Amino acid sequence: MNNPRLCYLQIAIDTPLNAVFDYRWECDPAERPQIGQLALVSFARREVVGLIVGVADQTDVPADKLKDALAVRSQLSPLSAQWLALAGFAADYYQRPLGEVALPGLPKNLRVLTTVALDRALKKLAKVEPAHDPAPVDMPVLNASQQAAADAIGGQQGFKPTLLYGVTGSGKTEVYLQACAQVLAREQEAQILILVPEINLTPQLEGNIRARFPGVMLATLHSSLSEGERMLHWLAAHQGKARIVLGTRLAILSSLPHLKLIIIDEEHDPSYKQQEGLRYSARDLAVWRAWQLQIPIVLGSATPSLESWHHAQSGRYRKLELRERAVQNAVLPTVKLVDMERDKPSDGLTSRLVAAIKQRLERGEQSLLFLNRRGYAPVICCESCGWVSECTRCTSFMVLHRPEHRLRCHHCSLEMRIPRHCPTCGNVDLQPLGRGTQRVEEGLQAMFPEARILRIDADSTRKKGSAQEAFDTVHRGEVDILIGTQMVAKGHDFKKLTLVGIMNPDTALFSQDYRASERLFAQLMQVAGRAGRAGIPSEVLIQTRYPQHPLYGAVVHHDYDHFATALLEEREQAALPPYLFQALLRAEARELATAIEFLTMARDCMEHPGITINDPIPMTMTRVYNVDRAQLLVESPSRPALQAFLKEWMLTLKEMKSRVKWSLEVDPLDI
DNA sequence: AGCACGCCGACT
DNA sequence: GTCGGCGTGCTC
Repeated sequence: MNNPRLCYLQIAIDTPLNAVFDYRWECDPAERPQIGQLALVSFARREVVGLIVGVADQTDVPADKLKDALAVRSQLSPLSAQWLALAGFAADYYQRPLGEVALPGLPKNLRVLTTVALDRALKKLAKVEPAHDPAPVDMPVLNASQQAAADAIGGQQGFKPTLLYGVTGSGKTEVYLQACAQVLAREQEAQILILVPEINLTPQLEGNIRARFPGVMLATLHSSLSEGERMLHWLAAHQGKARIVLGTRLAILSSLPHLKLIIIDEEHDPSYKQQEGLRYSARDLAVWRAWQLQIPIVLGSATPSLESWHHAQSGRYRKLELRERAVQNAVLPTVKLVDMERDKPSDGLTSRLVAAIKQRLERGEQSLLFLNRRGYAPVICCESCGWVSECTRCTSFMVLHRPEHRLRCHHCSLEMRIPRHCPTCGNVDLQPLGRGTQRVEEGLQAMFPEARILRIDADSTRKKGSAQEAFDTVHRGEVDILIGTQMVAKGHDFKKLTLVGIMNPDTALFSQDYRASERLFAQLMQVAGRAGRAGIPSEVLIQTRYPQHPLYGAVVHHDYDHFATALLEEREQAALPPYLFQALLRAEARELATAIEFLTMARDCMEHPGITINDPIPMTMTRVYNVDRAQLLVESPSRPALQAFLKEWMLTLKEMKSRVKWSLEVDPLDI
């Protein structure tokens, strides 16, 4: 029986099952659903939205199992074959089913049962008549190297990644904007994707783009949008109305039918790597996307990732360099090391740093103290019996938060009152050990009672909008001394800031993680770059016990070139990434032995020529929230060999139906 | 992953 | 006698 009205939709669904599911659909043959459209189906006793990846006249699925699809979202134009190929590549590369990659990347409102949100957004967008006048306004005159870089990028055709290497403040943003202007002017419908690490840290960029391109529609895509905005912006990109899309890593999976240029700012930033669920690297996917479309891509950084640096050295990427700061008269801050062995700190501050802060106070300039540890003290201990405030659920310490009078685990958020006396011996003298931002704040306030001190960390900015408010206070000049964690290191130009003190960076020097020094360098350069933005001479003081360490030497001389090249040589000799490709199999269980047992079995369950599988080991932080975790590192000098192995390995492991919870991460950053 | 079906302990 | 623990089995 041949019913011409009947067809079978092959639908990818957000489920860990590695399969596509067929559904019956009856319609006029001329109006068959298209690949790339969304459809509502009943799946395992619930209704979900899936993605049509094929339309066929027949199916192998027995008739008694087949169901009818419930609806096709025909108002929405299909996702392009190129977008599907991107999702397909990501699914393959990260060893996940297509549905788990493609669907969570879409706005939630596209994946709900009703279409009211979609219809509303479509209606709203239909009214928007974008001016589509790509002419930029108020573009500043670039210096020679900026102009050369902008022209090289803007005038480029075809795929050849550009590493835009330029110190903080060298004006990379202006290069991006000029290159954008050229592409927008040249190509009628061109869309440009700009990725930034965290959008709330670069609010100026959005304003900048809007001001420079008043006739061009800009859409932002990041996690703090409301669902309504997310839908609207995603659709604007999908329909080609938004010519510039500015977003965080999640924007790499947005639909951009006329994509002509990709820009990745601060390409080395670890936040381009998603750390849960599908653990993709937005930077790597962006490079693939540019290759797929044969379009230019710019990777910008003052401290490029060693992966990108390696590609630049080997000639796979073109390296463009910006050597001087772009602002008139602005010079790089002077970086000095303060030897903590000679200048013994009190309250964590060496006398040299205290003197420098004092000087800034007298001149009415701002100081920034950088300490990557929030709370008052990372642990409290009993001096008589040696008890320390360990978390009962994690392999970690309970951090003292003095303002709240509580101990808190930063991993499982377990909280308790500060014990009045030692839980094991009853001693009342419990001492805070080490110091976090709260303690530094307290010490400084005692030292400089007149100074206006502001602490910015995850604790002080819990409330929505309070981070922005805090930064505004600094910008208005209402703060003399700013104390902060990671949060203050990125993005912000503090015009009156002329001193950066880095309190205790040494721990990263001797970390087991071979990426720690690369990260430390980037972080130091980045936080150092907060100073001297407005042309006032500034200095950076790094407190250290190891002033001879080559990493600090390189920071002092602002010399990433030699540092990176030396690190790369070390990596090559030690056979580490980027000369080696890795994947990590993780397992978790109530008992560590169960996890290790599973991993041992996984290690031994398959032949693996050309692939090194290490022994299972407990993770550094073994227990989190009462679950023990272990991991197995898999390595190969050949990416295709690793990929081929992983594919087969995943099939084998899934067939075992172990009760142990496990997951695979390709190209892990933290090992 | 969800979600249901299914067979054994402490409670209104 | 039920409510509910999570073992295992399936999803076109």
